[in-house]
Amino acid sequence: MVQITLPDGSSKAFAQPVSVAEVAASIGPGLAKATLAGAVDGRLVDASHRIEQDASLRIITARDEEGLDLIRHSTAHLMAQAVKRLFPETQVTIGPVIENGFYYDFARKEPFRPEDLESIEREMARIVDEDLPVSRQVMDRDEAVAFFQGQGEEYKARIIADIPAEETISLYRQGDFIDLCRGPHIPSTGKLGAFKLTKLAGAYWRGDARNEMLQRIYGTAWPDKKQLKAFLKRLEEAEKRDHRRLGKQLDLFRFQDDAPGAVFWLPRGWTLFRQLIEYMRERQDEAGYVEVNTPDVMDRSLWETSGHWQNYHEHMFTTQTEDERVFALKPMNCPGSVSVYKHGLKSYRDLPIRMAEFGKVHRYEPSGALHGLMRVRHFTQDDAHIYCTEEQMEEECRKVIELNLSVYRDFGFEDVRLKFADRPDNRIGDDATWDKLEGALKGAIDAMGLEYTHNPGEGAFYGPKIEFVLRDAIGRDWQCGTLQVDLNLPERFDATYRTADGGEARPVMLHRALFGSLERFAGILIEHYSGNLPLWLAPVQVVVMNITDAQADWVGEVVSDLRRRGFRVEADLRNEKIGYKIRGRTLEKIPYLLIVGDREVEQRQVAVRLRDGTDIGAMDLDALGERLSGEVARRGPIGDNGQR
RNA sequence: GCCCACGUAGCUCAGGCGGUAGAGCACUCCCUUGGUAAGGGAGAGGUCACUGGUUCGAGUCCAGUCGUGGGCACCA
Repeated sequence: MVQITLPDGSSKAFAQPVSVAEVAASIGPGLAKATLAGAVDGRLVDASHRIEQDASLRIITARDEEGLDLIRHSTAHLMAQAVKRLFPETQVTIGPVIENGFYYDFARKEPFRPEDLESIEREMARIVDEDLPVSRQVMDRDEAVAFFQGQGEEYKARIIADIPAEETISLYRQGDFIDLCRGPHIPSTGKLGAFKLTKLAGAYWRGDARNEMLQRIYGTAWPDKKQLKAFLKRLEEAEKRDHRRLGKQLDLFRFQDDAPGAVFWLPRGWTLFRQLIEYMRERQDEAGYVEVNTPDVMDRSLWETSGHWQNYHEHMFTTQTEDERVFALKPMNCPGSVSVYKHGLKSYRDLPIRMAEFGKVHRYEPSGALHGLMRVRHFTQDDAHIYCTEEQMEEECRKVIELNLSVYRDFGFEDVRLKFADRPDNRIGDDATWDKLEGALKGAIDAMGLEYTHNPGEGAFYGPKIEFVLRDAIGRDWQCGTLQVDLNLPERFDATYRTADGGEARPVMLHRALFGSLERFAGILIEHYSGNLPLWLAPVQVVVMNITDAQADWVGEVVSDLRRRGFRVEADLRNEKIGYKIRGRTLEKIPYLLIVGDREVEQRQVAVRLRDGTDIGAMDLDALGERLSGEVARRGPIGDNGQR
């Protein structure tokens, strides 16, 4: 007698051991058909799994999260089978589930062509039509190794060698295709169908660049065609907010072949960039920072002192002058900052010193890493270094965290996560010091009652760090800010301060950035807002347009008046119809369009239209100025109507 | 850096088997002075990424270089 308890609390008794599929069938034919697998006492198993003793059972269908993963995993197998049918000389390796889909890595001399994806998809569809049953089989280790070697599947044999001895080795067969897999899988290939192969890529065996490169095929899979279509639609939408595309469309910035990884900021983009700096300056002034500026090019010896020359030489741009001196372009601002700190004696009375710098750093990033504004070789950091005593450290950390979160909120990022990375194996400094540093960082987070995730061993060799991760409007995460404690540089540069009793001590050095890279942050903002930058950031805030030449003078007056009030305003006096001008400026995502005809001239007013098409009627310049000022001051996640 | 793909006007893109380039938008000029997402006409604009090769002849074929895209690796 086997007693099966179902999620609703009801239970069913069976005279003999019973499979998941049989239980499902006993409940109803619809469920039987939908069954993909089961969770027996919480453990995922195949639908064919026989339950020998009393257990709780949850039947997994496409509606469950596990069901979706199962579909994706089985679709990866389906693809591997299709590939083996079409290209028998290919070896299979691994094929895991990833966000929204799956991939499978293949080893094959000839690379796949993009056209091959279509034929593989067709073959996959054929196998789905064949509705091949999928069956599980357990093999002992040696037998399995011999089996895969016999099939010419060397990679599979290597994978088996890595499976811990106590784990059973299971194989899944569907028709002529047998793959090593932990499972579970769907009961037959006919359960699949809503998939699409999306991209072709190279990938190193076991993710190690020293290994040979395999060929990866990515795909997406869903319970039904409707969800597949919806996903593809979402991809398209995401593409529309790509900052590279919007950067071109809105004339914000451009790249040029002879300056790879370097941004040419156009007037409108630079206006956005300037807003970021001016805003940060304001916030830092309020928060008691001083600002400095240090050289871009400094002698090799300085980089030897900082340790960059030894450790990061291959990522640094260097220059040699006629007198044979070797200089490097700064890859980080901290050595410059410490140099400023060291200028003149410092007393404990001077601390903390919060020293900010909008420094442009230059890093020779690998060519394959470059990506629009998100990963460049030359970028500006909103960097700051805080020199303080050990006692001040926790308080200073707290202030940094507070400032960061408040700044992110102003840019419309409410969802910010903290990651705390502590001591790595390879580190400098003794454990007592690390205890103190980690304690201060964690103490600051705890004192503020914030949640954080823990990244054990992920800290820098010179100190622990906190990372700030922002979630944008479409749910993507961006790591922007960092707060790091540094034991290394004060030591290397022999930075000191005079203590109260006349002795000398080492200051603690905190590195912090909020935006990280301003270039990248600008890119994130463009995508976050889909180009519809809120009023305070919009490069051009207002365009004033006339209906006929007769209103040109009033347009001119309106423009100068609003500029006097501090807004970024342009006139559009072109000899075009008003509909044409509105369309053009709307596509430029200008927040406020002011339309001026004879009526408005007479009343000394402007007719106001928002970029989302809302017509908010005519008003005079005082009323408009007030509205604009309010919206600018509010910052934050602002919709087109100025509503939060 | 590695794998695959791509590089034609400011932008988006056409250019079957090799015969020295084409559209739409944008731009300039003319007509039009029109009230909330494209009025009409004319014109100008390209060393087809670069270098070399094959060929009587190369955007078109081949090789290399540079750049871009998607991944992988990297991201102090």
